[in-house]
Amino acid sequence: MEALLQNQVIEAISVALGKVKESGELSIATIPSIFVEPPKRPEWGDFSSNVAMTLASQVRQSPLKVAGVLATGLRAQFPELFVRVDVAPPGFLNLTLHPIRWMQVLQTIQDNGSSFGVSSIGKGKRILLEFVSANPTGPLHVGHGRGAALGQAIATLLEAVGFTVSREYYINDAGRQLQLLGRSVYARYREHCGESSTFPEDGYHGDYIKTVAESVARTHGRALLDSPSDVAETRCAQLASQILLDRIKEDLVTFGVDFETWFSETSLHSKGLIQQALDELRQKGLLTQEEGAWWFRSSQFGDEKDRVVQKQDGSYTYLAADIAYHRQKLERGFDTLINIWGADHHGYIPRMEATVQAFGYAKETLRIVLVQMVSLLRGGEKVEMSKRAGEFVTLREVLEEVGSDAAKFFFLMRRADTHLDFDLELAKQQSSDNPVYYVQYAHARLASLFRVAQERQVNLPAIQDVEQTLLVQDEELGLIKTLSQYPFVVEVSATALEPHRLTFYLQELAAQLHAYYNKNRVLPSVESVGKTGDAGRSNELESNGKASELEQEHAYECIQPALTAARLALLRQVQTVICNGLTLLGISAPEKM
RNA sequence: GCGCCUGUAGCUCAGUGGAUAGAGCACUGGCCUCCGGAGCCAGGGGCCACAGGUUCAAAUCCUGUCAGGCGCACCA
Repeated sequence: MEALLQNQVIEAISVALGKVKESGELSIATIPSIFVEPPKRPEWGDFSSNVAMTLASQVRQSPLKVAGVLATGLRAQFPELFVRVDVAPPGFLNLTLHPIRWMQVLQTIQDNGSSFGVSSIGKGKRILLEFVSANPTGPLHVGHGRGAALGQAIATLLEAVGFTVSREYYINDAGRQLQLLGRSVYARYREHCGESSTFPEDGYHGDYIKTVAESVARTHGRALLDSPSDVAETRCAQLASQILLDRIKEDLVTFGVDFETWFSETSLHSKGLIQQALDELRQKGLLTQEEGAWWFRSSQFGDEKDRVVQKQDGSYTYLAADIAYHRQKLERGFDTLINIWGADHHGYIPRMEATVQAFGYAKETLRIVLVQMVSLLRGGEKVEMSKRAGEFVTLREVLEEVGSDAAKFFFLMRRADTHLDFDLELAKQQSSDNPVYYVQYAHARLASLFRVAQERQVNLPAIQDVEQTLLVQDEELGLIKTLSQYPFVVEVSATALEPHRLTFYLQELAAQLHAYYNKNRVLPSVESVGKTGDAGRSNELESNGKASELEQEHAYECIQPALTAARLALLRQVQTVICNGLTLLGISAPEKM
């Protein structure tokens, strides 16, 4: 695989460099670290290195001269590895491998199968990933959907590169929002029972509140009317949040997003963890009392000012609960905490970073991914939403309309910190305009090819059993090189917490596949199946050199079994990588569409 | 006023300090006797917001300006 090829190239450069240093041809004091990367243009070769340019000032020679010396060394010392070593201004070293070297990529993919792309760079380090964490005061909307898709994809990616990830949902089941929910539901409940009611001014207006109130009425009859209103409201809050949380859980299951733990804010209060956390801060001298309130001295850790954690009336602020929650997370022994937050919470980051440091952990222990807003469009027209008036499109509605595969792909198509336009019509569309179908179709198309092959009694060969020298077209090498990038893409997507890199990669791979498949015949046509046999095969091997010309002119008649076999084996690996990539994103790789 | 994020093709956006900045959509014109046309090929489109700086090399890093979004509670 490429990591291997890439390392071989780096090793070769390093050897050549050492030799030049030894001979004194260039006066190199320290050998710099060497990087190679695939160049932007294929005609520049398979790998390029900027080592000559970084070395130039040190050895007081022009970059071109340095590159020239290295090129000569590489040509002489590694003739079996490189077919070409070029120097390009301003001092690039462009390296082209013998095509056959690339074939080991296909072998690696076949050997690893569904685990091609996984690695162990995470070294089993434990990560707690907290995401969604929507208040149980209403259904999930599209914004939560984006957070859910992103969190799930990040978790899967991190696991693929060797981290141990625990997914957690923090339930804000204490505090004012919940009180407000209780009052809203109680008002609707009274209405439902035919009693007078005053709906709270800043209450929740959505229709779902009525549904929840009716549900309460079904299970409790008119019993709550006998209680004092504050008791009834508290009861309503409990019942409603449970009903809504159950619904959130259902939606997440439908969406294919799962959590190991559901962490309740209430449990922080009931176990005295908030007081414990504040006591610890007090001991460290990070808590001061002023104007009757207790302040966390977060400004000592870069926050712009100190923050109140316990109010004059003795009650805790939301921050106090979050401090206790994050202390609790840290004490569970995770190496890194990752939080996925809506971008409107960004002002909160400095105080949480301060919290982590206050408890003696490095700032980098906490990583926060901000997710920007989603604008919902329908055929290019913006769908207006107002959470205040309860008019918003729920995640469930979106899933019912476009399906969870399309929803996930759209949510993961953009970098998290940019606004996302989500066009419902486009997501539903079954055409090339729709990137989800484009990628899935590539997979299904190959599955179909293999089905047809089987129907026609054409074997699906293993890569080691085919004539790999037949796969030397530019498009074939291009596909293989793209395949070889896959583990690297997975690694970067995971460590940068940026799944969109993988969606872009998959679109690119699908495009290459479609282009190749459109141009090149793989299976013999039905009529010719009977005619070609073992005789045809030996014949073909002798006239290897002319095969590509022939196949252009008489693609359907002249495709030889050895070429069919080689292409099938190649395409099998393409299918594996598409499948692996989609799976990491939580999207299905259909056999048929 | 202060802070964070974002300014790249008509639109939506990719872009790891490297060479001639890319893709999709839209637009124009082609390609199905055949493995799935849910596809492919070709074309036009750019002062990478602007101005400085660092560097052999800047869309990318730094500073400033402008524009848009968001946030600045003893709310959650």
